[in-house]
Amino acid sequence: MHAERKLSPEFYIREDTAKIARELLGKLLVVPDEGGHRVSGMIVETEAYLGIGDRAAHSYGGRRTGRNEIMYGAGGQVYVFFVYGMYYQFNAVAGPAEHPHAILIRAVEPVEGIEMIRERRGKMADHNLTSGPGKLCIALGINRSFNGESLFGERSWIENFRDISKAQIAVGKRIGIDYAGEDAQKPWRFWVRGNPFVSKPRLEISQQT
DNA sequence: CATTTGATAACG
DNA sequence: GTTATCAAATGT
Repeated sequence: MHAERKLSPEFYIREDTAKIARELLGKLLVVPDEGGHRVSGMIVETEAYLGIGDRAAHSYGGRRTGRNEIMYGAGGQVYVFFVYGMYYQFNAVAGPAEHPHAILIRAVEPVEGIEMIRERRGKMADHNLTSGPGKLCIALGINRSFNGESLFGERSWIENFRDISKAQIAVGKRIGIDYAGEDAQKPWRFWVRGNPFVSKPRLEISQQT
């Protein structure tokens, strides 16, 4: 395998999780299928979850359970969990060990293996194939068994692909976390402005300075 | 806007 | 061990 384009551990093991989330835009999420063929999508939407002090994070207040244990590991691992009784969410663990931050990949734009993606998603308009965290897991064949996998292995990884200019990046509030109180207002959702694969058009928070 | 079911937390 | 509450969403 040629792994040169894979992001290095240093990319994930940094303190500024929001920055990592922003930099993941334009990168390629690759999950080979059973036959070893590349199925991939460009990341167009992410959300940062900043650990202990973030009411919306599973690790808020230092909560540590069998489910979120992975978040306490070093950055560069896959954290997959099940929600709403039917959907998976794909996250990349960020930061050093005992620093339970993670970045939720909310949407990708199909790049390779589109036929496979269409097959998995059924008859679906193209812009609906991967425009949401649950959808992209189905499309890329991600399931519970990916939890705890390394992003430097052969099951799934993220590699360099496009550069997204700062002007193309939109910032806003995270989605589906109304219970998080003030933290629900934090500008920790990032997406590529105008990209049709972003899960939902939402209000942008004008970036300070 | 109703739906869905596994994971958690709070019990006993 | 049992029970109650809730969840990083989706499809209609």
